[in-house]
Amino acid sequence: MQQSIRLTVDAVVFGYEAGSISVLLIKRKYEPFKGEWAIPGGFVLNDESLEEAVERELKEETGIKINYLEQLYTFGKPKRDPRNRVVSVAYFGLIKPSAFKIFASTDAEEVQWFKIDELPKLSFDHEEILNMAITRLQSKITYEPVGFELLDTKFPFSDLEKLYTTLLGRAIDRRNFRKKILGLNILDQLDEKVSKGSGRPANLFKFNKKKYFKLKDEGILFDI
Amino acid sequence: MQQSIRLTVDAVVFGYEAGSISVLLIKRKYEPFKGEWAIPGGFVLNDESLEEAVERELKEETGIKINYLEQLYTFGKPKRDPRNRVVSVAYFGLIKPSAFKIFASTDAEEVQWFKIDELPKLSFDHEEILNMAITRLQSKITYEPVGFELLDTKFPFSDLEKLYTTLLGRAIDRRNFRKKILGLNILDQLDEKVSKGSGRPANLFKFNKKKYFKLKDEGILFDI
DNA sequence: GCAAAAGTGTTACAATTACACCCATGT
DNA sequence: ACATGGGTGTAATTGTAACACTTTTGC
Repeated sequence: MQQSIRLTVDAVVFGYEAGSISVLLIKRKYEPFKGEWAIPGGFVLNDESLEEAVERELKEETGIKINYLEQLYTFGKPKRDPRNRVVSVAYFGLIKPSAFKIFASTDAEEVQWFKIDELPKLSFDHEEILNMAITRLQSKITYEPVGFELLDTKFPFSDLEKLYTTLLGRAIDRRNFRKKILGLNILDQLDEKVSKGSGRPANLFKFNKKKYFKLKDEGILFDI
Repeated sequence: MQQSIRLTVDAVVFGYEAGSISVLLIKRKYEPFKGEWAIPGGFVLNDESLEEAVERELKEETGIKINYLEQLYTFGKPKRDPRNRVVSVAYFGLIKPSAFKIFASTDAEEVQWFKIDELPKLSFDHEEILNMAITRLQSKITYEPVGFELLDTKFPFSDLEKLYTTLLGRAIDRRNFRKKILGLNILDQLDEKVSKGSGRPANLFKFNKKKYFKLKDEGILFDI
């Protein structure tokens, strides 16, 4: 019997705003699961790579262009799509929500950011995919400096600290955290301050990728 | 245009014997790359899961039944197979070579263990897959006790030590290593000794999965 | 009795944790 | 002057790394 498996890519895209981690979801315009929420994604075309497919689908369905993207896992249980055999290569992306205006089109009737503790019911096995992505994000930020992908280019140190507190789900010691991160010397301190209305204005910092890669080449690892 | 992508699974299977890490390869019986060496694998059937597909292909082509198996990565560049568009979900497996007699059949003309520093030229993008698997194995043994999957059920401590020395590619301090592993209390010391011809006979140990999972549940991590 | 591998403790050093007060600004 | 968040150092504890001799067996 001729193989008749169809291949899709799906992307779990995380954003961070106002102290919460959110995921970008679409409301499906077509069957199956018409009208229900799902992770954005779609079929891979014959002549495009998997990464090209994810980027294209994200652009089409939600309007965003992703900066940080990595493969998460491939889901292939025979019955995960009720109609046909569909295998999905799931990706994991990080963006700064403030940098994009999301809008629905093609297969999406609506696009929306959902806080990860206020998720709607999801189509297919997308809840499983999302849970795996959350776990991956939580462990990833401890050994690679991916947190910066979620923050503005210039950020006060407290934003980074809050991001880690939120993602790890526990308090962290401010002094020790600051000592550790600044001690790595992968942040540039800017001659710029920002005030949040009340309290002492905070210095702005910028993640320095060059310095980070140099450290990495020397075998010094990021580790929180 | 109708999607015409075919899906395969491939498995990088590692074994450890006589102080060397080896990989199981097959010599291809059919085109493309007929007569060349490749990672075992093949097309996923319509009604089987990806894991079932890998296990079936391994059994068919090499005769082995795998114990430890995890998904590695999905490779999907448009031209990775010169004839058709083929996307491959690669897996990563560990076995004790002594436990199986390998034999070629179906798509394989020959099966053979190759030491990872004496590899032949490989078909498709299998060299890339294999390199990723080696990297994964090296990092994996530092944070999960997968090394035991490569050793006999009962083993002298020095075997474990040699395995780590080999995999990490550097000397490790015998005393500190022993202290650390035994300190975790995930090994059972048996009332049995084994002699390697010369020198003092060694005590045999056994990995205790229950104890390990209990520790893991308590949040205590394996970490070398 | 000697060659060969197994087994074992202590000390120095590095990293991590715990912890509390002053500073700069807006109102 | 007070409320709010930003910024900072030190000491105790813990974990890691370095290091060499004794024991048990086979020949």
